[in-house]
Amino acid sequence: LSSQVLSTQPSTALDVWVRLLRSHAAITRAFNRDLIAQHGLTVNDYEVLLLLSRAEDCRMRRVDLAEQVLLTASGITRLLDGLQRAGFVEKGTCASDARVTYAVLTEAGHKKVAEASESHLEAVRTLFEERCTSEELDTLAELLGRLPGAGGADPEACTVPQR
Amino acid sequence: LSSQVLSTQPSTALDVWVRLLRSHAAITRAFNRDLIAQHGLTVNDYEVLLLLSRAEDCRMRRVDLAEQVLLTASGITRLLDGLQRAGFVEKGTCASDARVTYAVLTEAGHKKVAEASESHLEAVRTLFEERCTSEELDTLAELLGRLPGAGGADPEACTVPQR
DNA sequence: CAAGATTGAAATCTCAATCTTT
DNA sequence: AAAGATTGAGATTTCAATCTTG
Repeated sequence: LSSQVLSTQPSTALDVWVRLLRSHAAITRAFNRDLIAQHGLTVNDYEVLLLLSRAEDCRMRRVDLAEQVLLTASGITRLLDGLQRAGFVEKGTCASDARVTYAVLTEAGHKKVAEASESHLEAVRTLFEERCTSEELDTLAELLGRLPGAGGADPEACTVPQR
Repeated sequence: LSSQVLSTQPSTALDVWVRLLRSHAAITRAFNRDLIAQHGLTVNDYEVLLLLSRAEDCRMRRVDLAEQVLLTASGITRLLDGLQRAGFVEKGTCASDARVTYAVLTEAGHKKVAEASESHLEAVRTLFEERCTSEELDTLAELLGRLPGAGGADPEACTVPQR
């Protein structure tokens, strides 16, 4: 019925893409379950709190936060709504440009990232280091870094600064 | 304020995880936008149609489909609801076990995967092959394959069979 | 008009509960 | 009781439209 166009040889690219989809789904689901159960945070919540905790003065513009977490402008607004209601984040204004709103980590927010990091960072390390050697992880990081979405990724600074 | 627990050295594992998150978000968003604009399908819709087109008699149990795409039981029900309304999939019954329902690809469904594959498989190949050599893609596939969610992944058979 | 931020509406997915069949 | 499938309720996210400020 339909043409020969589809009879391409097994494509490694497609295989990579399917595996990326599957591993992301599986890992995200597991981490989400644990983070929500133990700390009431989603993976994205945690990621945002972690970024804030590493930022200058624990504050970031909402636009920049959105770009880092790969959420839309409205996505970040809604995520921050939740973190504000929980008391982990506050709004801050910008003196030089009244359009921009900052997201500022509160004291409670700091405590929360610290708590959550204690179990979560360990879980992340375990999951990956159980399956790959240190060299393999370097390779994986390098290759993933070439894919879209890598812009602005900060290879250093993957720790939570203490106050 | 909070302890030293968090002052761990920059972790490659965390870096890999963040990059996996970001690349997945960026690529999924791009592919979703294109697939929806051009064919009215989400990435998951397409993935399900592709699996069905490769399956024996173009039919699969809903449970198995869910496992392959990493959706919950209810997730697959709802996704298939949409594909059924669009006429790409039909329900099939099982003679030997009245509990199971099959998802069966229709003629229209077959045409749809073929159409969508024409542009989408090319897009997938381009995206990955522009950034990685063939050997690097093999490495990437192998390493991603060790992560959770790889169970049941079929390394071969990544082509669309023609009728 | 651009950029930053927000809101309403809609889509997708999960969890918990339920129903049917084994 | 366990497996397959579905439903209602809720969470997360996106798109389009809107508002404010530069």
